[in-house]
Amino acid sequence: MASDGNQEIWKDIRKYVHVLEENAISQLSINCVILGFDDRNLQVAVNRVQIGTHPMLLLPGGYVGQRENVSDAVRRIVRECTGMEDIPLRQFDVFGSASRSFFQDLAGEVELSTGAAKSIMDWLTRRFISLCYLALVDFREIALHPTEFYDDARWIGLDEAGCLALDHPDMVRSAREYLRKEMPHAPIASRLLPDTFTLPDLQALVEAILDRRVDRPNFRRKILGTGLLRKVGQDRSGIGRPADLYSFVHGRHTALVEDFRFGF
Amino acid sequence: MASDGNQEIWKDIRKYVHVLEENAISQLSINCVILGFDDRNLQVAVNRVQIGTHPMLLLPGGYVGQRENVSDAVRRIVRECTGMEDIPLRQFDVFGSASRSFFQDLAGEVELSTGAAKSIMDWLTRRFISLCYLALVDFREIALHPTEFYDDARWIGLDEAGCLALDHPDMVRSAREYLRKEMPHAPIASRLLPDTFTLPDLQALVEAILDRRVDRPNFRRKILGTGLLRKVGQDRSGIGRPADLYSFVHGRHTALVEDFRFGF
DNA sequence: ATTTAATGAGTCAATTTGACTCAAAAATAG
DNA sequence: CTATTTTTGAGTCAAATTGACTCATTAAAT
Repeated sequence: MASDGNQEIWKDIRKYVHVLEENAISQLSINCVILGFDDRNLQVAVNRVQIGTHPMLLLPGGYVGQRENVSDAVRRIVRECTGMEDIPLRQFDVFGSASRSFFQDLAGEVELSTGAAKSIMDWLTRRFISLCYLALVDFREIALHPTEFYDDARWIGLDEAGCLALDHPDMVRSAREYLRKEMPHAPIASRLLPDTFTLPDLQALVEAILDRRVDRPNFRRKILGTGLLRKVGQDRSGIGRPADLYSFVHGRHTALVEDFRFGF
Repeated sequence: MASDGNQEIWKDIRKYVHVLEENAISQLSINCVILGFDDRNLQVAVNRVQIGTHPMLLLPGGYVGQRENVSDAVRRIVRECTGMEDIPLRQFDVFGSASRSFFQDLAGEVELSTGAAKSIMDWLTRRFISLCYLALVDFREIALHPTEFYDDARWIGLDEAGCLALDHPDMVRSAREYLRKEMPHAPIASRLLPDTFTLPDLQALVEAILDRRVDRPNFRRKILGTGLLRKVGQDRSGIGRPADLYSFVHGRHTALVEDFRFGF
């Protein structure tokens, strides 16, 4: 793809790299694990990019402007990908191996002769340290946008994240671990679920995060016992007995956090 | 202090900055919250440095070499300060405000005329992003070493960390929060306590981390019920009835992690 | 009408928790 | 030496929580 004449693309990339050289903090990148919950499975937002002959799947990412707060940079990156403002973000890891670079894993893919100027190669071969952030979004409210130079943006199942390029599968693993640890301390489910949801939905989410099955009657008793949920209707869409619809009672998170159990 | 002729110091600093310019990743720094436990209180290791007229207390920190893994850089920094190898480290936060620089909080302290060359001012005024790491050490095994250009290295109580310079008090706060959340998931007490310790010691540590009191008989029952501790003697040093000495039974951490309670 | 899938509700013994009291061991004061 | 104080180990008991269940209800499919 890149080998035959999309000079235009390389020209754009060169310009983009030039802007980055001028305005961005060198050797520092951001990557975001944007999680959603659909079809009772955790999903992660990825970008498809074709730099060599094979397409690659990558986590959304970007760079930090010299006059930009890191947190604002992350917000900007998430906004570009999801269109959403004000999504809570958590930094959960740093990837800083000395050998980390785009080119390390691209060797053989990029053909220098076609249009990759020196400035681009400099950028691609440079050692980068990546700050990893986690964002939880309501799947149904998000329409993923491909950002500049990405062919495509899509959701993939969290279990399929092993197919990502570079060390991004490790980032997803780390994010998953972080999410599990964060469960008792922060509102998580309320960010991943739509405004109204069924208890089986909530249970499936908790099971996905904990990566183990939970007894249904006991889960119901425990969750309803917290007083975090308010019944708001019925869901008559599925097969079988209709499930009750619930909403989170706003502002009761903090109390639960102290109780050292699920945090929603 | 800095105003009158310690040209030597400034010369050393200039050389140091030059080396950093050549070898270190630009605009990226490391800070370490090194925690110990003594006198039944959490302590944090700090460096005293005098750049202007007033002395400042700072968390141990440093920079990342171009060919150095970030994790190795942190290990190096902790080693320089504590003399200990192989201390487990956890990255827990990133401080990345666009206005972060040494000079921001030094304004008025540094007198340019005396010896602070342009290269040094460039370094001091540069916007830095800091990666924060947490290290837990056995207080009794550590003798703090002042690193290059630091007058002094010492322990201060965790509650006194508000007196640190720059945004380092915020780093300590964040570290404390991280520690609390990490309790159920990682061996913490076994890293902070000496090889043998009493149950009241362990309880005081847990209370310091949780920042609340715990019922003594119930704490004993719960901890001993886990089978994590092995009685190894008696402590006859204090007043009152002698306390039994315990050691952690090695290799039983992982099981406890699943039980979602204290992790030692 | 019957079966099946999916969900809400309830039971009950075992375990854990929270709030206690009591006993033991050593330093200290009289 | 004896009594008191301090500190720690051990035990009690009711209440709450948990884990493993069964049963009942509702709606779609046959």
